[in-house]
Amino acid sequence: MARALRVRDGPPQGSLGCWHRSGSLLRLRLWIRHRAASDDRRRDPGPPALYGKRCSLPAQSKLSGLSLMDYRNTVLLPRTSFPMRAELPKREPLLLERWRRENLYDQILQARSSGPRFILHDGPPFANGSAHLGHALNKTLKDLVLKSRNMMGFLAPYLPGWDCHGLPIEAKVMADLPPDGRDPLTIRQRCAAYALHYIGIQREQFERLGIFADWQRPYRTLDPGYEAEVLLLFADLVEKGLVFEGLRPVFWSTGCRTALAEAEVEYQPRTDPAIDIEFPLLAESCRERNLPEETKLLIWTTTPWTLPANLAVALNPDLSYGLYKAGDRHLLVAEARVHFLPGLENAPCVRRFGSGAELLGLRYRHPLLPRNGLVYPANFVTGESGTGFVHIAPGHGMEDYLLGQEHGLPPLSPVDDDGRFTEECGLPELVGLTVWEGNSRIIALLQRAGLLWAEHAYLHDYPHCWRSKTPIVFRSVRQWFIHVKAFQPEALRQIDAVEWLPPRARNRIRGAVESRRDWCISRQRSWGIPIPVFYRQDGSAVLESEVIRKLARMVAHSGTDVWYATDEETLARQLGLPAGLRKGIDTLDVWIDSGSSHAAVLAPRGEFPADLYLEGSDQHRGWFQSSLLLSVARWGKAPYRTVLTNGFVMDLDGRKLAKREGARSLSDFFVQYGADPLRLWVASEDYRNDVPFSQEILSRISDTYRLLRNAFRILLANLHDFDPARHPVREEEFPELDRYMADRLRALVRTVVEAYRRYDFPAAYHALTRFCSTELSAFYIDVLKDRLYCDAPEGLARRASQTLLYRMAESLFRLAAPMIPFTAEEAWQSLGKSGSIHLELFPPEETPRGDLPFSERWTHILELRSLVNEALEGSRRAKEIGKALEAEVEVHTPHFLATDEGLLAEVFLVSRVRVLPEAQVAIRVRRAPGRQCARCWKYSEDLGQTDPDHPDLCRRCSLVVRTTGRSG
RNA sequence: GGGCCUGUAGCUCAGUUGGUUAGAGCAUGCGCUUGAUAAGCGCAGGGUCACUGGUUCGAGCCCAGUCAGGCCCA
Repeated sequence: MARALRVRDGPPQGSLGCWHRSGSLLRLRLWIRHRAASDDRRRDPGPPALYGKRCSLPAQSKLSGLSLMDYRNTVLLPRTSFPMRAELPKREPLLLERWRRENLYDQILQARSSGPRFILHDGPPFANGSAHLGHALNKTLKDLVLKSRNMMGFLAPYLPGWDCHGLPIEAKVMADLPPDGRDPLTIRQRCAAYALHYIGIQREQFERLGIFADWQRPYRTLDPGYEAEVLLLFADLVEKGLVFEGLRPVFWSTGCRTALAEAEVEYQPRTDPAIDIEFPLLAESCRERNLPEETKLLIWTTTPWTLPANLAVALNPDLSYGLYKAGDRHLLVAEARVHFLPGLENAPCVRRFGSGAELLGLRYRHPLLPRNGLVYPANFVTGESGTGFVHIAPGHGMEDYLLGQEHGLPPLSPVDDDGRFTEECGLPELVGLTVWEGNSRIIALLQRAGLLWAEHAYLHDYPHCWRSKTPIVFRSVRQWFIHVKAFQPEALRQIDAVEWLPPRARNRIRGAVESRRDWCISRQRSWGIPIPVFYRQDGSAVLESEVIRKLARMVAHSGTDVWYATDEETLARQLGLPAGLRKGIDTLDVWIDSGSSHAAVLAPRGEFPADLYLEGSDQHRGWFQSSLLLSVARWGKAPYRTVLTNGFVMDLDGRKLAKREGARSLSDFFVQYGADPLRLWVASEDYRNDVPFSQEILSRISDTYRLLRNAFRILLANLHDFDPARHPVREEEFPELDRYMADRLRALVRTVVEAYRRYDFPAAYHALTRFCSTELSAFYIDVLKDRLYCDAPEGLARRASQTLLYRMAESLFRLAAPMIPFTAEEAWQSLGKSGSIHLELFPPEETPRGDLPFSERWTHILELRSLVNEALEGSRRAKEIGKALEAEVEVHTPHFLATDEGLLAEVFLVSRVRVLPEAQVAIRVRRAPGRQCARCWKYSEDLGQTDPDHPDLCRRCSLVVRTTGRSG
């Protein structure tokens, strides 16, 4: 509606001129010009004498031009020790030191001890390397949650954790160990020292971020108590029959010589030879099916090295196949694929098989070995790639393995720990070669046998070991597994009972759990919790829950080192086992360690299930899942009520953050910016998606930080003479401007607290900054200046404003405390508070008091204000006025009366407003009549009429100067 | 290749069940102020709502596809 208003820019031409040439303005300008030189001499060297008689000597009124300045000392200007410059890198550590000294974290818990509990369970980061921006994002988000929950009255403790075992650390340690010093105990000692070292570094960095936590007693997966709980959980799984030993394909890292979990595998581009191979059918099969002699199946593979382990071929019974003639050869391939196969693009179809089922049971000769195989049906064969026939090596692929199980084929896996062929492969010239070397040899052999149909380089994403970065080999090894399938349905049900934020996260976790295979939990490493198994002479395993529980009791005392430090005989005896057993040497997958934290940390503290888990979105398949599976397996229940996920830190182009920037140590940022701006960045970002980071973003955030800081500062500075114990004014006595702003504050409090409640930190951030810039700085404070600076110190309106400013300070500082805990604390102290702001609660959420007509009235006032500003700008541009006080504004409006003129002039920051009740809204600006008051700078026509001693003062200023002059 | 997502001013974010001319803060430009001054105030410019097509009287919003990016999987 406002947009439809007609606005007149400025007064008619010719109504101004004379004002510029006479009156005090000209003198003022002259005075300003010469002030620079005389300023220092004039300034009273002593403490500023407010309202001192000396400053308003009647004698000086004769030189009214020069006396202008003297009233400066009769004005109550803002004053504060809260510096404009933050100097956070210096100041924040001092606050940290104080918080530590005063045990603030403990004090907070103490203060909330009777409140409802809110448990955020910390996902343990790896104790490996310095913390980076990704850590800062996640930890700050957790801290925002906890600080805000604390200020809502919850008892919200934070027990941070670290994941200490596992390959990443062991790999680093091994690199520095001489080959002859690699006994398990030495490795483990080094690993423990390494983990503890980085826990120290990360803890310091997280603390420096302003994160409140029980830093002295974190949970660590290498603590004996923790390890014992993991073993107890494991014992329960064993008791339930969920743990089994199997020979089946696993992701095998040749670089680390261990099996890997799905979560430890990453996909990277790799070029492999893709080959089409002819598998000759046995003559009898050809005869049986009426196929030409020497008919061959064409199969496609990108892992030629798996061919020695080939035991079968699979086809899809629902696809159509054809017999094609190429030169003198007859080849069987899927109809859908033939046009894509080199050399077969235009091959004539000799015979068509509408259903692959017609080809089942065909027998073929292995292309390189004296061995025959059969063709089986499998629905994983598709017409999307390859030839429609898939070579099956049950020892080298999961689908192959399952098909093999179905048909009684063994998981043949003639490859050793280093990824080299063993005798079992049946091809002597391959033995000892790595599978990658084997690829080209096998291709050569096929060529020699005349069975290589085609070959080309093939670029695809291939699984690699996340640590050694070596390509994965699928290989069958005796491994321990958790029988996930047994409780998968329950896990899926539990997913539905959990709140997932954002809601799409539910799909992610469902997908991860639905596609979950049995969990390979053994690792051929030393740095971990040992799999508590013994083997008999015949190789059979002894894995008993009671034995594991006994071991757990030992471990609770001395840690899992006992497993390695105690000789087999003693260990077996201590555990009540017969002599002659050999102890296992494998360790548990570290995802068991961290996934057991609900058992090791939450349950003992009576905090199971947690209210919230909050991690990066990659943890759907990682910690969210491992925790869920282990918790459901043991207790039939999810370990969390709500799961919140954050995205990844990205650079400006929306790409994964470059290592240099992303891996930059957090300490660099602390030195350059301090913690609060970094935290403000986190608060401002929609963390549910990926989170952008760049120099520009941090620079913009620093601008916002300064905006907030200056808003805080002006609040403090205008309260310099306000004593909240003596001066407050009841809201009923507020002028209406202040009643309106009190409602605005109430609205803000509700918005921000509600945003915190929903974990919507950007909404809280934007509401807070918008309020500080637009409503507080550009409006309320600006309008208040005249009152605060020029009214009598004890004036009701002035004290009313200060009452509200004080309330605003109390509210804004607390609302900002979770985001910028250091600055909020600093401001809180400057407000005269003795206790920490972090012991406070959020301001209460109240409904606005103003009724509808009242809020509509203010909507009109603000609309008019906006129009007046436009009009003033027009006059300013026309050089008719400079500051707004030089103007008088004529307002044509149906909404206001002449009785509103004082209020409107105050709100518009002009010297005078004339209201003309008219239906059509219009604004007219002209120069204000009269002279400028030397003290408040407003123009009026009654200068000097109140007090002849002060000929340059308006009525208000005369009274103020005179009364306070007498009383002072 | 598959699953789940994301894409609105230079930056960060709003944008209700589809409904007038797509908003805010910051940044930028121009001006004012010099009593928040390494500050403050005003005004202004800035958007093909990633792209293409569809549904509809009407699409930033619904549908399909394309492109770019992310996480996870194969």
